[in-house]
Amino acid sequence: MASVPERLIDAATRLFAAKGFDRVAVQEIVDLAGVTKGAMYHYFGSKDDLLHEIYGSLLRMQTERLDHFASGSAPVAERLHAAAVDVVVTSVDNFDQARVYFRSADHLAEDKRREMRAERRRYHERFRSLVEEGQAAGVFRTDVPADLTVHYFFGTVHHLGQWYSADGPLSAKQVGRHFADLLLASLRPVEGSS
Amino acid sequence: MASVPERLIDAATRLFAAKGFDRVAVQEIVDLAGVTKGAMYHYFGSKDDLLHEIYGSLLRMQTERLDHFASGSAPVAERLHAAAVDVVVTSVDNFDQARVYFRSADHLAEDKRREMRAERRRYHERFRSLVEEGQAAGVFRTDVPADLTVHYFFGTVHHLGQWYSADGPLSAKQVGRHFADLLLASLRPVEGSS
Amino acid sequence: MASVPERLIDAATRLFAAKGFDRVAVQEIVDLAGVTKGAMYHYFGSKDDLLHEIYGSLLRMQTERLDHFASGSAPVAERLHAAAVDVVVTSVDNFDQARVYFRSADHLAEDKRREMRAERRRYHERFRSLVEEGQAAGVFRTDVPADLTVHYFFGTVHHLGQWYSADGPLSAKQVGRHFADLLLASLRPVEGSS
Amino acid sequence: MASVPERLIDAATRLFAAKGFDRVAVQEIVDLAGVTKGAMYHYFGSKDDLLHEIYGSLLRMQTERLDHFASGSAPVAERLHAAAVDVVVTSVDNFDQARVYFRSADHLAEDKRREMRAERRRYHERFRSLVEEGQAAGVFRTDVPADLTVHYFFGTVHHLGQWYSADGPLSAKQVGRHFADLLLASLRPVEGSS
DNA sequence: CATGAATGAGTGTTCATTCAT
DNA sequence: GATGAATGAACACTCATTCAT
Repeated sequence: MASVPERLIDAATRLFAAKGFDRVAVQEIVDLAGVTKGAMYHYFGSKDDLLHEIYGSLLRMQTERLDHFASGSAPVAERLHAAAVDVVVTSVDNFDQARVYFRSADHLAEDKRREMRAERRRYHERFRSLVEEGQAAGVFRTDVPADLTVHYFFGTVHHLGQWYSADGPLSAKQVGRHFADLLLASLRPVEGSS
Repeated sequence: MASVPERLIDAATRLFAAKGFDRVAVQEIVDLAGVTKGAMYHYFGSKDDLLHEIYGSLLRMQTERLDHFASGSAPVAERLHAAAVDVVVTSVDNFDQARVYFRSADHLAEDKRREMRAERRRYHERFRSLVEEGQAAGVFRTDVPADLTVHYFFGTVHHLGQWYSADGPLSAKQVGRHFADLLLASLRPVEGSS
Repeated sequence: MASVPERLIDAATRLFAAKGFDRVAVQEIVDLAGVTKGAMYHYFGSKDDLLHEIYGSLLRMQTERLDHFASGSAPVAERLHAAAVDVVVTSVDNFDQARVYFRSADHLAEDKRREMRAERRRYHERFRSLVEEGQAAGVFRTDVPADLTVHYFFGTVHHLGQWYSADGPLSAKQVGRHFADLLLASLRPVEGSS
Repeated sequence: MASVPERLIDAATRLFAAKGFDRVAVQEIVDLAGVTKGAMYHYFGSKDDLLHEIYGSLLRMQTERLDHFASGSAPVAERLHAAAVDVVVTSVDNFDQARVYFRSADHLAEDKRREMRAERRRYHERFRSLVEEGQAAGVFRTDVPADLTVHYFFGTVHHLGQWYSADGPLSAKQVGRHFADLLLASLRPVEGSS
């Protein structure tokens, strides 16, 4: 059986994903984890801490993977495509974590929110630099700010939790590929512009 | 001075947008609106009702506008482009309403949630039929399901509330145009495929 | 159609009987009566007033009838029997009123409660004097205080509302006769005592 | 000092008896018990639960005692007499509990009300079977349905709370004996009937 | 390490009553 | 006579957190 902190994180992830942070009582979490409240407060300083932990671990993982994909030697379009597919796939593979991440970001206390925002900005900037690299290389259009393109794509990823279902017709990888295809297609230089 | 129900809706919209439904006390709403709790419950059956009202009015407005844009006589690509710009612009023009809409949809009680979901599905389907029309006309690619394209774009729109600021460098219309450009570009038929 | 005050009394009687005074909102009463709150407060000073009215009218009616039965010229046992039957029958005929009377007596405000208690005491004493008359005449036992006999019998009557149903096998008159029979039987002088 | 749940039950019993369930605020109960609301809700799921507990414990006790008295080997008239005295005495000994029982039965939530009604029916039926036993043995009259006799007597017992006072001239046992005497006298076979 | 009793501030909601119209 | 918007105090209940054991 998993350790107490792990069981707590798992329980919290499931519940936060299903009902949203504010709708989950600490009592529910410890009940689902099969421990007592005292135990929870032994390992975690607060309910916020649980959210922070869940929130951070996915973000860290995706940042690492983005770094990996971005730093390859393939052409930039291929690297961006691979990174785009990957963020969709890992978001689906960790669906509950991702849903928590997508819907409960604002519920963190001020200090932790700042920390998370910084982390997210790093992720955003890493992604953006890939787009800018492509623009500099002349393979991506330049008439749309790279920044906006990143927001454009990440809205899509964030929205996954509101409609994607593993029972649906498409696998995570298929969805990821389609989205990456759409992204890359939208970045093709516009004909007739310099 | 606006009527009591209007003041309540305004206050609730501002607060729900800023802090999320669950973080706003009814007392805060009535204080901001300058009325008493009793007055609020005279006009609205519950806190949920306020959310439902806010939620519904933007959705109805956007549905009407989408119908208007979709039913024009211009080429389908132009109609889709105009509709895409419009949904961004109206989301920004009613930024607080949109933020409420984007982040608090799941907080409605079961019956109202069903109602809203049906309304949202209608909107989604109307948008999708535009994409399908373009696919049938041969001007949009067919290798990505129309459904997925709609999710793709609406994620983007939903995400606006998380980063857009009126104080930033781009106007709502500029952002809308860029996003519509990206959408249309991503839908161009793929070279070398039938 | 009945007058507004009558409709209000009827509605209040039905609702108080069914749910108890404290569980009925003034709004429910006026809705059932088909009038507005303002109208109610025009005719009645308070919700308490409605209860007082309902409460009092049955008590006055039963007091009058008791006076009538008690003051006849028949033997005292017959008069007591008739009075006992009558209080059962009128309680059943005005079942809702009686239930209000039985269960909501304590909910009156202090001044009206005193008034009602005085009225009830008069009723009680009138009944008791019948018993005492029989005791003096040697037809009723004297080893049980008349007072206690009256409490004994009125508990029975008050309790009607908790089990009697018009759909049951016995008519009000049948129940009344059985109860009066039991009362009279219990009052027969004990053999071997003076 | 008594345990927290005990103190809460005691306080609730006193207050419910004095003012009726709906007129007692949870805050009053916890104040009287010297604990906080949180503590109350730690031990009892709701205000209803308190009522249920109070209500049930007297009923259980009286049911047990009735079983004891009914199952003796004395003549049925003596057993019924003893049971009748006992229910009066225990109702007076637990006067507050009994008053709660008598006046607030209808305030329970649906599920608990059903449960209590079943328990009360068992009690009623146990008592009735004593009457029927006497009828079968030829010592009690048969012209009045046993069922009705039970309602007759229990109305009397329920009514105790509305007039009995320990400061009055009669002890509980004296009242019980008088009432039992009246009951037994009323059950004597009618002269001249078979 | 872990318990679970206890806290206390806060929640959404109800409702008898008033009063300007 | 009658309306219904508005009041404001009260209500039952929740919950993250603490702490003696």
